[in-house]
Amino acid sequence: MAERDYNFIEIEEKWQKTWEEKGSFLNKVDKNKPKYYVLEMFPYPSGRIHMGHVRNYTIGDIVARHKKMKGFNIFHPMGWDSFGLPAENAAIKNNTPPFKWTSENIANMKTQLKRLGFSYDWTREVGTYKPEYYRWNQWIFLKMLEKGLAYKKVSSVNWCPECQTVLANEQAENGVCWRCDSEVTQKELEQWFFRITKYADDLLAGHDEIADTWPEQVLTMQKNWIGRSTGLKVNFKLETGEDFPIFTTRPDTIFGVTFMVIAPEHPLLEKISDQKVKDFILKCKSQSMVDRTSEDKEKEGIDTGLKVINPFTGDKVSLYVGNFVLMEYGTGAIMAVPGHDVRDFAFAKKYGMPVKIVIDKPDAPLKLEDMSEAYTGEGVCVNSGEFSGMNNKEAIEKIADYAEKKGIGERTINYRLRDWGISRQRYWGCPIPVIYCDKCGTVPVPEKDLPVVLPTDVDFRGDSQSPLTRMPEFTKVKCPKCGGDARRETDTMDTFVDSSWYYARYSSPWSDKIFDEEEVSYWMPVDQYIGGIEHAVMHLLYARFFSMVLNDLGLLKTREPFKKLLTQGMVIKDGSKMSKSKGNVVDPDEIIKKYGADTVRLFMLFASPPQKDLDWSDKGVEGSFRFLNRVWRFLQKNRELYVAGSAVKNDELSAELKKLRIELHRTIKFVSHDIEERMQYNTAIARMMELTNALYAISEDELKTEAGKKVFSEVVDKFIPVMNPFVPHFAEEMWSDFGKKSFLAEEKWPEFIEELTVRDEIEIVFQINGKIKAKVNVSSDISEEEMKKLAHADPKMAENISGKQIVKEIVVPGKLVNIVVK
RNA sequence: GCCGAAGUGGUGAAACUGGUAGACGCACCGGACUCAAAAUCCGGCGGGGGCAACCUCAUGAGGGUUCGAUUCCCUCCUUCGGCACCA
Repeated sequence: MAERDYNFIEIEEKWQKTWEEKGSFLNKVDKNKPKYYVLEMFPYPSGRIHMGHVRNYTIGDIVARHKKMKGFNIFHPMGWDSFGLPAENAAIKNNTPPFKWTSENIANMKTQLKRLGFSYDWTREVGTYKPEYYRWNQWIFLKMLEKGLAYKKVSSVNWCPECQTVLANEQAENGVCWRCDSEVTQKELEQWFFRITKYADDLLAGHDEIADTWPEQVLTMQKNWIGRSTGLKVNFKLETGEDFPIFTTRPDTIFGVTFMVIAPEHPLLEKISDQKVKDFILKCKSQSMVDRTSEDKEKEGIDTGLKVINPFTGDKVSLYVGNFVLMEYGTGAIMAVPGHDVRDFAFAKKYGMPVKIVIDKPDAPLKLEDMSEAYTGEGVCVNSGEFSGMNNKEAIEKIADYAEKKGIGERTINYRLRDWGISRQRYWGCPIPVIYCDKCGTVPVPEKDLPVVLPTDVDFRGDSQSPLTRMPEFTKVKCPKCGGDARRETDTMDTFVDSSWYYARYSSPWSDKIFDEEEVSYWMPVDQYIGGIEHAVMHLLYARFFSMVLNDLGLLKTREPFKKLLTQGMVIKDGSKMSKSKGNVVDPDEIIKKYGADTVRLFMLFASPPQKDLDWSDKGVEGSFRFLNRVWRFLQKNRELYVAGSAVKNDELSAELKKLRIELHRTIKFVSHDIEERMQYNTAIARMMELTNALYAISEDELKTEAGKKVFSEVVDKFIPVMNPFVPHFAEEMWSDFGKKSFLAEEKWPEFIEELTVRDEIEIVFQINGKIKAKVNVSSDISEEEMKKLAHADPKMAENISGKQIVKEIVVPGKLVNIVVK
């Protein structure tokens, strides 16, 4: 029989078609099997898939295919995060309606994904831009409204006075409008919020459940993002007698307050008539939040002329407006203790405010005139009335006790986390289902009227105004309560809402309820979630929040949506992220055309471990292609040697064949370990390459013996299934080429024999004081005593020991002997 | 600035729990095959020194802990991700 070439185009088309026809990847509820839900973050349909997607989905596919071979009932869906800004930008630029643009992109990208051979159940596909999906966004919104989890308040947005439009942060970079370069200002608007802060403690407590299965860095980032701190709310008073509460985590420094600072947005400031102060407030409001709070920007402030009274000391101090104080955090005002806070110190120096020491170092007392920076360490309270002499840690509690007893303050818990603003003054998103009536106020759209359908026939007129605002057929409605004329909300939802619950909708995208009870309770939660590290905080926190809300509504059985999380690194080329502007984008389709999907998949996994960034290299891809050809040629060349169902006996093997067999079983063991325990696919592939090198090293004569044929046949039976999750088309083709009737997609993961994973001989090293002096080959079952004996007998070692005193001898079994001498 | 990571040969990386630094691949060099080239197969490949056995230096920089540190601790440098309206 003639040897065949590795014709990947033909092979990949053939198997993709076969899998589809056989329905190999349809996911069905089967309560007799353990389920496994593999999910990759769904893409935004920008038009073409990029290498980052290929990497993400290849990792997911290897998990899905491997777990399936291990006997799990797999759930592996895919869909589209299909609302968002880019569709509107495209609409403005090309005058293409977002719906059309998005639908076409989805069709293209789906074809691209199919070409990569991913094992998705496409009958579960969701698209967040479809009314049958987003109606449930609206439904959840109504439930949240009922439970008081959705509410409206005034909040500011980036505003371009020239374009008369709201800008996203990325459209307002460096404080100028992306379209007209005008200075961006802030504008206050009434907006909808989700009360995620109510779930702050739940979100923190939930971390316990996923502590061992999520990357620690993600948990840390979320913890810091939520930023729970216990402190004291202290009721300062204005000179006029008005209450002026502030929040502090450092009540031990309260005797050191020399001034107060208030946020520019604080309502108290509305009464101020001083023009200079008014101008300053306007200036602050036009600064972006990043600018205001970043440490490298100068802290700025201005005296309001108001005075505040410290309830502990009775001192009267000045009240400043400061750009670095945020209305969203605490009470929107702070007490300034320049002696013991870095930022307050800098501010005090700039504006000539006094500094007071209230915590001192017992061993090296502070001197006011020598202080060049705030002292933020621990110490003993001084100048602090009855609390003087106390350790400051103790004083924190004592001062809080005192404040509570006297009614001038109370212990409170404060969060850095802010409520989630979901209103977007944009067209391409899910309409917020409320109606405004002059008589009845804000009226929720009744459930029976859902979905509020987003009109798709729209005119963008080349500007970034939401077309919804000029569509009376959308905005003019009757009030559901009184039947009078009313106006529909034209704001749409943040797209993070869409992606906060899609993982559960996959279970039953066809359902006319939010979820099909049986499907969702069987498949949820996600067992393995995979996506970029850039989502560590926002998306993953919002999704957890939604999952908890849905759990409280009785719609999901678990609180945590993602049992295990893998955060993958970016795909880099020539040292930076692939992007159009840098011109370093590699199109997956071109590479597939040249080398095939299996090579692309293999390279994506081989070039770097999943968590790390991956450097794209054209030469490296060729290496992966070369490896597949090498395996292909070896198997083709020796195809005639294959004997189906032959059983190998170890004692009939030559030393060379036995060694090869051990390498085979070691390969299965290590690849299994790398996939299951470590999710480190680059080393798994390296193992497979080593086995291939060992196959080439065996002599032809040896392979042609009866025993050789049996070992070769075992290699075929076990190695091809091992390759399957990585290069599924290649593996299926080989499998059928060796006369197998089954599909690898339905096959079991091969087993290894533990005794056959131990090499007969191992190399150990001898050290003197931790420096290697000799390496020797020994039998792998050597005892510690024998190792020690051999170390002493070694001439090189003896030379280094002689005339010296042995202090210690360390034996690490199977590794080394270290003799410490003096 | 704040929060979170990463830094190892010419290069992508490996070393899993503190125990042989550089597995596997790329590039490069040499050999075989060929009229020749490509492909393929075989071999070499961190730096410095030595004819050689071998010696010595080396995991961003500097210190520390340890018999032994890429791995743990401290300080610093550089790069990357996130910072609430990109997704």
